[in-house]
Amino acid sequence: MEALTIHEAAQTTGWTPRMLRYIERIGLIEPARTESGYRQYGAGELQRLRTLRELLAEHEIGLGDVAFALRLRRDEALSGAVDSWLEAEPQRPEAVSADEWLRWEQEKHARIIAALTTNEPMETAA
Amino acid sequence: MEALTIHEAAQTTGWTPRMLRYIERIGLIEPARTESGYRQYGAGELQRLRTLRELLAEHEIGLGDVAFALRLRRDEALSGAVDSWLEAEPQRPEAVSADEWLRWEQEKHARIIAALTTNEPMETAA
DNA sequence: CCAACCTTGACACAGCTTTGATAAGGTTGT
DNA sequence: ACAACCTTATCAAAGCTGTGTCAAGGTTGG
Repeated sequence: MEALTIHEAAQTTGWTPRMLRYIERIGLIEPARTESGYRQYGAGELQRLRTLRELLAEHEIGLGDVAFALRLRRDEALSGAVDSWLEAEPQRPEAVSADEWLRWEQEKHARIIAALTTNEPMETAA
Repeated sequence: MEALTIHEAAQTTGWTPRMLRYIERIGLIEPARTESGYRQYGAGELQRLRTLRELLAEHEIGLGDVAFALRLRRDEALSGAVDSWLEAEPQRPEAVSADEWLRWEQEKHARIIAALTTNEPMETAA
């Protein structure tokens, strides 16, 4: 059939056998195995190995980045947490007039000390 | 309307000033600046800095991972390319329940459509 | 039964990431 | 005016990534 060994798959895809094992280890492409444990690369895996090279080359990303994207896709708790962190708009202090600012500056140290001594975690995000 | 300097923000969030600059450099949290260039951390940014710490701690990810997720979110061409590569994944998540799998399949189609409508269609590589 | 594959594991090394420390210089409050 | 901040830039060290190579041993096919 059309299952290639690791060296053959490496030759036809441009990776090295070493890198095919690495790619498998980080969860990106996990080929089937024979009874005795030999990796078998099928047509689909060869295709994915080639497009993986293109993906990395065209977008300046690394294997670890793709692995993280895969992890995001598989772990909904993770992707939800990351997404909600990213979605929180970075609300900046709006530009303020000079004397308002001055008043704030005069009180800020007291405010910091208050925040530190009360040690109150403001968990409620707006 | 609150804004702390970098050292104050570091104290209240548990980061170091060095790390706040690094977090800014990788695009995660970019505080406003005063006229003379001082960073101003507002309440929203302080909150995000704290939740960022939680995010990293609870999910065993790094700042680089969050930065990549942000890049995915901002670069539709990139996220489309990564998503379609991941879509072609041959192995199925057997560890999830049937309706989780179904929901995933449904979301997958939505993601593909979103990627295709915001970008050029991907050609079939040969 | 032997050559030529395959397996895992380990050592190694360049380069990048993450983080700290320090320097040279500008800003600000008192 | 001076202390105590801030800025950027640079050097440095620890750790991770990506990759090669080698060793010890199992599998396969003529």
